[in-house]
Amino acid sequence: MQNSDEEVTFIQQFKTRSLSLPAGAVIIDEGLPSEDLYTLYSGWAFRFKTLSDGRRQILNFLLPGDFVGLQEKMADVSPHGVGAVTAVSLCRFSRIGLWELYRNHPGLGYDVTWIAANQKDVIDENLLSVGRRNATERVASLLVQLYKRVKVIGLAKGSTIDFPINQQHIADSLGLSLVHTNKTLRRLMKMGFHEISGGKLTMCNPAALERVADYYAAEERVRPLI
Amino acid sequence: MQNSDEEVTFIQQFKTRSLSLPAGAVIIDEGLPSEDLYTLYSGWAFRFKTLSDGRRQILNFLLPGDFVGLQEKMADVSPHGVGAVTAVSLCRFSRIGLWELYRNHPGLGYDVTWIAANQKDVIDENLLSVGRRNATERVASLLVQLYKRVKVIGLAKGSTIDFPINQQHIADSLGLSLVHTNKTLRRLMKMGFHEISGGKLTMCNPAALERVADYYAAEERVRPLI
DNA sequence: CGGGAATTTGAGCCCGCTCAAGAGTGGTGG
DNA sequence: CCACCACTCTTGAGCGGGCTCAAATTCCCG
Repeated sequence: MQNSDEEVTFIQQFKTRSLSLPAGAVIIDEGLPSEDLYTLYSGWAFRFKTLSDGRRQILNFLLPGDFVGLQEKMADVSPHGVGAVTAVSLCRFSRIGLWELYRNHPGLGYDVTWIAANQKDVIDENLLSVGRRNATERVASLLVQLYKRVKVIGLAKGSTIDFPINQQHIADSLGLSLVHTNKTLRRLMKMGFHEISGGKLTMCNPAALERVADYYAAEERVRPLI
Repeated sequence: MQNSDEEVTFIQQFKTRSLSLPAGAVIIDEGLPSEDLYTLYSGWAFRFKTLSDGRRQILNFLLPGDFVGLQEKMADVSPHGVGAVTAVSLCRFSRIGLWELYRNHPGLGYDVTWIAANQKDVIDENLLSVGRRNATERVASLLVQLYKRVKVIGLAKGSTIDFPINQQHIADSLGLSLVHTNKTLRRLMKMGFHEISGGKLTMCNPAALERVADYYAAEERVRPLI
């Protein structure tokens, strides 16, 4: 999956400009038309949906390299929102641009589909968690999943990673209440599986956590760069 | 999104052959390498994942026109299985074929991404259900979603559609137990929202069910044909 | 008409929920 | 430098939605 020189050049001019937003910002509003497609360059974000009474479900977390707004590009109205966890920097692609990319650089179009399919894997795993795992298994599998994803993009320092999300984020992504999420995290921590403090997560025993989670996903694969 | 004559011709030769399988067949095995990409021509199928102790989560149902195996094409090993609900007929695309499609017919490549994004919408909605809706809301939203999807592909007869899945399928897709799924379905039926019998679903009051489900998704859109 | 699968219903329990309150932890301004 | 305030995390108590276990009943299909 090596990009050609020509492709790299094209990508450069294709990116119309970059964009920075502060922590907590709304990147894409639920139910609003959205014109733009982004790549997340740095920081953490998340996609979410809400019900009319305010219950919120986080669909998946977005890490550097992920797309923001691919689905929205395909619809008229965004079926979900995107929020920034930390301060984020994004690279904007123009609307015309995506179509041109497919036409002039089908190799890159293929890569786009590849990345989108990869994100779907993550969502599938989350759906399995929320639907069939109990609270302990859910928390364990989320920790393992995020750890592996961060590691693959080269941002892990040993067994420690930046971990900017709070317990409310975790609860909303696992379909649990805040209180029960806290109790479950605490129990796993006391059992020596992991540590969270100061915005860092340390995995003390990743293999054991994977066993707890019944999480046997294939290795995360290196993605094409766009 | 009109396909050109040339594209249509290409699609024809691109389909290497079609394939029929009986009800209950395994189309793609979980954890096995999969060589093929299919389009579902007729019948119902479903994607699923299982945990090692047998708990199963249905990720989404596949209706005629949906892709089978796009993700698998992108990975080395299929991260999920695909099963047939009814007898199904599939059109097989060869492995080389997909890459050629992107290279020679970027318009079709764009359509592939479009369809994949649409399927992701469905999964997102399911994740919202399983994570944040109670049992009644979940069942209601599944009925509404399937009804709308069938309607959009032109297979609804008035307010009645073929409904080949059983309560175990529904339970596995909603993250509920079989028993509780039955009780919930029965309650909704007694309240006059819907009827299921003889493999048919009739929506007696779709608007009311949508309200019960807190389901306000945008209209299903017509998809490009491949 | 026999038999396996799917559906239905009841009884009782437990995991995860809600409610409530306290303890850190920063950030801000006087 | 400290008082204050908002946000996050923590812990306890008690309840209830959805679970498991168990047993009919109905539905197909050969």
